[in-house]
Amino acid sequence: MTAHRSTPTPAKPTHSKPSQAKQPRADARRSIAAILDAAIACLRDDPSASLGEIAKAAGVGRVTVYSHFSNRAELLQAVLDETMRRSHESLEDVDLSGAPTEALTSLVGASWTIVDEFRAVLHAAQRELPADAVHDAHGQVMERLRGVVERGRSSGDFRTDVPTDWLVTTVVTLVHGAADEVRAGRFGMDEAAGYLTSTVLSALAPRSH
Amino acid sequence: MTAHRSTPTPAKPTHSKPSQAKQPRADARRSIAAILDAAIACLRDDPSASLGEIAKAAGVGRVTVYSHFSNRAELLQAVLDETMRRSHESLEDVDLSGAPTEALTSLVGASWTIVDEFRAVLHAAQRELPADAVHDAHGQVMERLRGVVERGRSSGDFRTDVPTDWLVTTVVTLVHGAADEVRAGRFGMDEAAGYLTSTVLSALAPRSH
DNA sequence: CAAAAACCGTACAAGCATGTTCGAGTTAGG
DNA sequence: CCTAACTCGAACATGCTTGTACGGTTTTTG
Repeated sequence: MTAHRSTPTPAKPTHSKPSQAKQPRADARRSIAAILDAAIACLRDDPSASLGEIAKAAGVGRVTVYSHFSNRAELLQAVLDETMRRSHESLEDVDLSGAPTEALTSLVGASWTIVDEFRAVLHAAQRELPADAVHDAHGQVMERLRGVVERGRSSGDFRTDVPTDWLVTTVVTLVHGAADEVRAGRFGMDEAAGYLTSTVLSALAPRSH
Repeated sequence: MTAHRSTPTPAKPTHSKPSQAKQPRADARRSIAAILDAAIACLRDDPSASLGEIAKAAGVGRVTVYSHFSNRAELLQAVLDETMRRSHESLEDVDLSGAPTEALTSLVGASWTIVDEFRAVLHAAQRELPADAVHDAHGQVMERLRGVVERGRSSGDFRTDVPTDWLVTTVVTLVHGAADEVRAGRFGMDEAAGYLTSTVLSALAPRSH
């Protein structure tokens, strides 16, 4: 039984504090990173990819995976955490202070690159992990979107004849659908991005009728 | 090797023609129908449900399944065909001759009941069947939707600043998303139906700006 | 440079899903 | 009623995946 790191987050060995938790060795950190990357890539293609496939894609032995993650479930949890971390990293720089329509456009545009991998991982985790862990993750990421939507409703930029939850769902659904189309090769990425923002704004616009 | 019916469609023994293809016996037809129903129900909950589960849910032995479908793939194909048949049956009565917005509303409303089972089956088949069979099915069902959308673009009821394909995708995506929400229990069925049609119409409306 | 840490491949046990075979029981239908 | 069709359960072979164990080799790191 070697060290099992269920929290691979301490990626910064910046000589911070003399905490008693010793850093794993350099090659171990490299392996973990490779496994996580490979897992995300594999699960994107096949949500039920085997540990063997992931190990091979990562360029490590299958046993090595078990030396870092005792379970498949634990690996999945780590992958979920890592994906969440990347999402936050990508989205925290987005400026949401402008007009709601601007903010929404920015947010959708920034979500664009991460939504497909996030969704694939989420989908893979959803069937093998306790539901609460998944739900926490999802809710946390959607918080910002929800804030923008609520602000737009107050300012009169977005419609109020349907609930906020519905609007949030609409945006997320459209982003997912657009990602699917691009992945299927039916639309180019830039092309779809333009259509998507335009469609989202129309869907959230107040009923002119 | 018993009779393998890859086309379970002749469900009507209406003394039609003295074709040389003899009808399977009554209990066989009953079993096939039970298996198909159970398969649809099981795959809706778990896209990778095992043959054993399906057989148990159908109330037949596992071997019986193999006496009607030589493969898992063949069963999946039959399930896909059956689901398609039901979809057509539900949609062929929808009147699309009115105004495009009316027609779209009717179509979305009628799709509502079948879309979740159809999608689950499609999703299950997508990973185990040749891509062309799946694509044919999907395209055939979307034909009517596409017609309505094109008509609405010509009449000026729907926007033309994005491609027809994109609008079709948008509608399908929103319907799927709404079905998910209902399935997850976050919205009631009637409630979601209203929000859905409202959102779809907004998304397809011409840019007033 | 040497010890500790991490790596590798192979092998093994258990579990599950897919197909197949067999023999015996049950049911439909002429 | 009697035969052919159908169903059933159990058993077996196969292959894939998970998780564990062992011994040998490479890489860090102090």
